[in-house]
Formats: sequence, C-alpha cells, structure tokens
Amino acid sequence: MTARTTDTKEEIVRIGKELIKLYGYNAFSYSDISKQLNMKNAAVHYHFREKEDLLAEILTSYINDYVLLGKQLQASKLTVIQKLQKFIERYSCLVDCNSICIIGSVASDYNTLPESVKAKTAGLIALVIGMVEKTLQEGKRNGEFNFNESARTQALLLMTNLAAGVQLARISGKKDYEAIRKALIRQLKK
Amino acid sequence: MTARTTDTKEEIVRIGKELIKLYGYNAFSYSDISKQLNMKNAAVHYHFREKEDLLAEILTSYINDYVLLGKQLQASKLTVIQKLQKFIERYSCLVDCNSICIIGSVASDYNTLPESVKAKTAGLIALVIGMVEKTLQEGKRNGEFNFNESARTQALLLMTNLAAGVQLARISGKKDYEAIRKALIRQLKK
DNA sequence: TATAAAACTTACTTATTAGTAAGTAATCAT
DNA sequence: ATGATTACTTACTAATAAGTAAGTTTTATA
Repeated sequence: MTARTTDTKEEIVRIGKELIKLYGYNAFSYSDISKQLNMKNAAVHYHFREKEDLLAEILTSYINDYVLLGKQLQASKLTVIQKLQKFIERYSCLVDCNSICIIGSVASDYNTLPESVKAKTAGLIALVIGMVEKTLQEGKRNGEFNFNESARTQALLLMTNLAAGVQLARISGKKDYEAIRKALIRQLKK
Repeated sequence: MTARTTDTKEEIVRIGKELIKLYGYNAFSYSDISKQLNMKNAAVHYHFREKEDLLAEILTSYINDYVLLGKQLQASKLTVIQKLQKFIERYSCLVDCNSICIIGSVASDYNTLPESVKAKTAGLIALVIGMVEKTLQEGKRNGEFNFNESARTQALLLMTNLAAGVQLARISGKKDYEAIRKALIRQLKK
C-alpha cells in the first residue's frame, strides 16, 4: 500500500466523520468529500464503492476510537471522576464545532440508514453506553459517585443528557449545554 | 375556503408531521406525501410552494399543539406529577410508532434547515422547555417535586433524557426508554 | 346558469445524487 | 525494462428531488 493511497482513504473517512456529525448521513454527498480533497466524485467511489461502505467504515473508526479511549483511560491514573470528565470533554468539543455526536446522528437518521449498517450502529451505541456504565459502576464502588439507579440506567440518563444536550446547544446556545454538563457531575457526586 | 381544500392542506401537514418524525426533514419528499394522498407532486406545491413553507407550517402546527396542551393541562385538575406524565406520555407514543420527537428531529438536522425557519425552530424548542420548566417549578412550590438544580436546568435534563431517549429506543429497544422514563419520575419525587 | 376562483393534473426543467465503465498516469514487483 | 497493480480522471447513466407553467376539472358564488 502506497503512502498516498492510505492518506486519501483515511482523509475520506476523516472528512466523512466530520460531515456526518455536522449534517447527518443523508445530507452529505461524495461530492462534498471529493471537493475538500480536490478530487473527483469517482475517486471516493474508488475507495468506498457505495456510500454505505463508507458509513460502515466511519462506524468502525468510531468503534476503534472508543475502544482506544477506554484503554487509555484504564491505563491512566486518573480518578473515576476525571475519567468521566475526559469522556464528557468530547461532547464539549462537539458543541464548539457546531456538531452533534455520532450516536445522536445515526440514531436520529436510523430509519433511513441502509440495512447493512444497522447492526454495527447498534454495536457502537452498546459499546459507548457500556463504557459509561462500567465507569459509573467503578465510581460507585470506590465511593466517588453516589446514585440510586442501576449503573445501566444512570449511564442511559447521562448519555441521553449529553447526546441531546449537544443537539439543543446548536439552537439555544452553549449555555444550556454547560448547565447540563455541570448538573451531571454535581448529581453523580452527591 | 372549501371543505376539500382545507382537508387536503391539513392532511399534507399531518403527513408531513409524521414523516419528519420518522425520517427527518431532508429524508422525505413531496412525492412521499402526494402518494399517500393519491395525488401528484404538484398538488403539494399548490398548497405549500416550497418545502420550507411546509416546514414552517409544520412547526407552527406543533407550536399550536403545545400551546393547546399547556392550556388543557392548566385547566385540568390533575396533580403536577400527572400533568408531567401527560407530557411524557407523548414520548412513549413516539417510541411505539418508531418515531423521534420533533425537537430532536429538527435539532439534529439544524445545520441543513433553511434559514427562514431556524428562528421558528428555536421558538418551538423554547416554548416546550419553558412549559416543562414552569411545570417543574409549580411542582417544587407545592411540594410534589424535589430537586436541587434550577427549574430551567432540571427542565433541560428532563427534555434531553426524553429527546435522546426516544432516539436510542429505535436502536436498543423500548426497555432502555422505559428505564429512563421511570427514573425521571422517581428522581423528581425524591 | 354563467363566471370566477380553487384545487388540482400534465408535462416539463433544473439540479443533485449515487454509481459505473473505460481510460490514463504513476508506481511497484519481477 | 516490462507487466501488473494502484489511484485516480473523464465521461457517462439512472434515479430522484424541488419547483414551475399551462391547462383542466371542480366548486362556490353572484
């Protein structure tokens, strides 16, 4: 594999990841990607024959990202609260670049996604919720967190606050997102 | 205004409201609507010249729906908890028909919406959050609810739980949504 | 009942999109 | 050096979408 090929293919995925968070799967085109790379439409089709192939790769890339993040946090000496904050930080970045999270993006477009990727979509979401659940569980065990719901339910509450929080922030501003973020941390510590 | 016209125009809005919650604004077409009415494409354009005109009407219709709901709840003799449950009930219905809420739909598509409707979108969301906020405030005053955040923040938490809850439910099933719904009520009562 | 307005249909244009087939230029392996 | 592979471009096709103009039917009204 030549260096150039690898770069282009990776660039396509990188741009695709940006566009799906900015506009959603149905609202970006191969042309949007190829223009950013000063290439033609067909160049993108060379690397990913159908758009759903690109979507599958985007999802795989996010899965790898989150697996990596999980390992990094596990290997770190951060407190559980700090680990959770690292996770939440990602959502704060999304707000700053006018984007929503991949989970909210594919969830809100779910009924129009190609069948071939629906299982992978579910896998990504299960992975992320599972990560949060384990983090909350760990925090409860060592006394950093205090909550009454099951860790699973508490993870769902947190994830939905964040996912819809960044969606709302695009419309009503970052203040609302910040209020949500701060309340989340406060409530877990109590 | 003839009876027939009114019916068709109302039907277009009704179907548009269904489609925007099922697929999102960019993923339904005038053709989808006209087929359901056994009419031609152009018939929809007769009633709403551009698609953004229809979107504006859809948003107006939702605003009216929520204003009406607010009045009905205010006029009722329900407890505040029951009023809130009436509101939450709407989200449970969405899950059952595989849809997401209008707020999540337009928020996740916000960057691709026509400029002409963005203000109205923000207005709808402000209206709904404001309604929830006032309901929570009322419940706190009369002792039905107990929470530490501001009513505004608590309303944001509740709304994001619901909005993203129905999005997740399409993928991971109704169980997760139900866990969220029950936890919401529990936490407010504590 | 004539007429005007309302509610359409027919038939079209323009734009965009996903996707493909064939060709070219560069690079790699033998 | 040569042949094969890689990474594209050129130049399409087919489908779908938004939107329009002109004509037709239906309905209401004077």
